[in-house]
Amino acid sequence: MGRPPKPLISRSSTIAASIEIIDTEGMDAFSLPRVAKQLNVKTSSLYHHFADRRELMTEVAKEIMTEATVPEYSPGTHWAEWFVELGLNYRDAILRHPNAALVLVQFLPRDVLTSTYEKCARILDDGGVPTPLHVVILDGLEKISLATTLTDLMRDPVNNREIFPNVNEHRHSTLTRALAANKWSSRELFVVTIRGFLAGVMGLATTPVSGESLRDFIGS
Amino acid sequence: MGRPPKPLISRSSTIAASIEIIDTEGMDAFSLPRVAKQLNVKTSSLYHHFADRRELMTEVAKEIMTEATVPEYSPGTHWAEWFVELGLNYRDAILRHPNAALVLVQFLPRDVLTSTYEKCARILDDGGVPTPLHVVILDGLEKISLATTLTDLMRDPVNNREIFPNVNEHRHSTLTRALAANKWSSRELFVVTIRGFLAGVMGLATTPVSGESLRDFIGS
DNA sequence: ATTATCTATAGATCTATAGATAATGC
DNA sequence: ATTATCTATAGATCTATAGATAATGC
Repeated sequence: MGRPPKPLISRSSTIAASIEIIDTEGMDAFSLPRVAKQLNVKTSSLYHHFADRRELMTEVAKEIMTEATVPEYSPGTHWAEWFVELGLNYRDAILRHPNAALVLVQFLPRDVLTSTYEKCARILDDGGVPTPLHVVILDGLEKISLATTLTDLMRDPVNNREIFPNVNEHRHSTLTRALAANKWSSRELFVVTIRGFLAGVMGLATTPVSGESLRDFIGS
Repeated sequence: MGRPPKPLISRSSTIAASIEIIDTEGMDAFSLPRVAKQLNVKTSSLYHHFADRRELMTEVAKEIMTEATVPEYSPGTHWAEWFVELGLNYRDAILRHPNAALVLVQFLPRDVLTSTYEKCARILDDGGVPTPLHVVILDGLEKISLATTLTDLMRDPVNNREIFPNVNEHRHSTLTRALAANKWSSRELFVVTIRGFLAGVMGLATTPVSGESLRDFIGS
């Protein structure tokens, strides 16, 4: 057959096909032969475009993360709301590809997010947040965004709405009451968690949380 | 050969061998043949003790999580500190087996934690935390504990200390300053995050974070 | 009779490379 | 000459089952 008049394969079409397979059939179904089949080409041809499987996975992870938009900052709003929105955007991007969440953990190059973090740090600066708190906030936001999604996934391979499963009314009476009193969905819990976290960290700047100092506690 | 005088294999020894392999050689090295080799038995014999690979993975995940101790509550201390300690225990348990973190996400049955959550809810009750906040707190703590560890792992396959990698002094000047001003290690950041989160969520009970109501924001 | 091992094996993959072939674009 | 595909294939796994065998414990 030889070289075709128009290329059959591109990096971007391969990445897109990979994501489609992962989304619809799950990670277990993903393999280079499967991607090749999707594109109607032979497996070995993919090696012309990607050094190896790992390189493709990395591109998949990058693509998913760059689907999240970094919101514009509109002056006048509280910086914390900008962070809530950013967190929601990442959450949504990950939830669009639930089966790929583990790919992110394994293959996303950490520095993909660096320029976003730079922007975040500037917004904190402009908002008057003390510099020593910046890393706590950026780090915490990243953790909460990723984790929220992962725990949502653990809960719900497909569609289980329960926050905690198998709670027995009698053996877990306090927890049962707590669940009954909860007013928030997963998405709302996410917002509450981020807001709570931001408010609490800001509080640290002024009031220590308890009598003992943080470093004392940690040292123990 | 036939049946041996003393059994060569037990569920617990198989689980322990699995964890050892995962810890020392990573998940890629893990397979039933590899576990069998570790135990000096044949692969097929393992199927006498576990229905399939998945069942073994689930037991591995359970074992790792039950290695975390749930602290005793000593009256007189603030409930928040009990939660910080609980979170640290989970963090430590997961970090003892970094290569297995993804196993937890994939295979840990959610209800393994239910009785711990019941205990948590009681401590919140006794501490006078309003019932509607219980789920937010339990859910948030779980997320932050798991995520912290996963992001620590993403950062540091082996020993990289940097919180954010590849930060360029010129292109990321604000972030560079933020990193310089950060006083906390990963472990300390974890504690600060949990404390901040708890303080902030408690604040929600009394003061709304910003002018608009939470539900309004979420609805948008 | 049941249990816990083994031998043997089916069957299904996967990753990656070497070398042939034909179209492109300079 | 270079590029983008294909054919063919090495080589390494893995998961899981069927059936043989010998010790156990009732």
